[in-house]
Amino acid sequence: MPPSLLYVVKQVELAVRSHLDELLRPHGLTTATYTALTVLERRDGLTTADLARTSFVTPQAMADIVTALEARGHIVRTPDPAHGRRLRTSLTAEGRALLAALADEVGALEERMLAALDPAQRTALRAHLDACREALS
Amino acid sequence: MPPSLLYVVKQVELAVRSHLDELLRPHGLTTATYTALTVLERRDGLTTADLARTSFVTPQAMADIVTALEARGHIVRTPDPAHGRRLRTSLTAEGRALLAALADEVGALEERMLAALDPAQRTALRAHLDACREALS
DNA sequence: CCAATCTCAGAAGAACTGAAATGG
DNA sequence: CCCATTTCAGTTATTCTGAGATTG
Repeated sequence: MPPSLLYVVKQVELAVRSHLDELLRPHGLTTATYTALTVLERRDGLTTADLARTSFVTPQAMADIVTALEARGHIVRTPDPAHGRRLRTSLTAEGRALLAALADEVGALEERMLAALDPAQRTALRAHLDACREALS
Repeated sequence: MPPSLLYVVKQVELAVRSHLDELLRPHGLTTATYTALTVLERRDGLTTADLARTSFVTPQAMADIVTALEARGHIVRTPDPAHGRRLRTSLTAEGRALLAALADEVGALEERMLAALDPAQRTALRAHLDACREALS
């Protein structure tokens, strides 16, 4: 009996995280903080609560991550003019530079994961995973 | 710019775990303990150290999970006749019954995730994920 | 008054590092 | 002697629950 697709997804993610943690450790990042940075790279100005929802954690847990990134100068938080209470989170130049410095290593990891797949298969994999994510949200 | 496949895999896994945790909580299981049970269902007799390697955690961390499952009667540990130090881990009848009781709910979750994919696409997704897992191990 | 966000404080669960004992 | 497994002990990092303050 083959393992369920639920389990196979988990196995791939575990392997990715294992390699990613090794890759990020020398730069002082964890998978959690790195993921937050990449989300902000694509969606600037999210609040801590917004970021928490993208990662299925509580706002308090994400607040710790955001605080760490802010203390290290990778992000800044500015009041939202439209909502006095909200703090919009943005990458700093240092944060962008850090992501740029990591792009090569992370890209190499992704390429290694996909090495056995041709371009058409990679496109299909992305489409299918997007369909799964959509169906579960 | 589309998100990297590394990130998409992570997002799907986060969504799966979120739903799975909700599903398992009423049964007193976590994703970690449930995963260990499903691994043992397919590969009986693994040691704690073996199980740790399948999940990329330390032997000590897996020992806590195994202890919890043993205390609840879901597994038993028997000395390996060939290696006096090793303790082979196996599901009990209660452990198998618990997995059987969960099979419907977990199957429904997987079906929900795959709802938009036809049989050929599901086969392709599995093959591609297997290729990724293989490439990273 | 209600809903959402943010923050502070305390507590609990989970994993890790280090070390020691056992056995092939 | 070396390596793998198991176990004990202590510690660290992370997340959670709960409460209170602020704002639209």
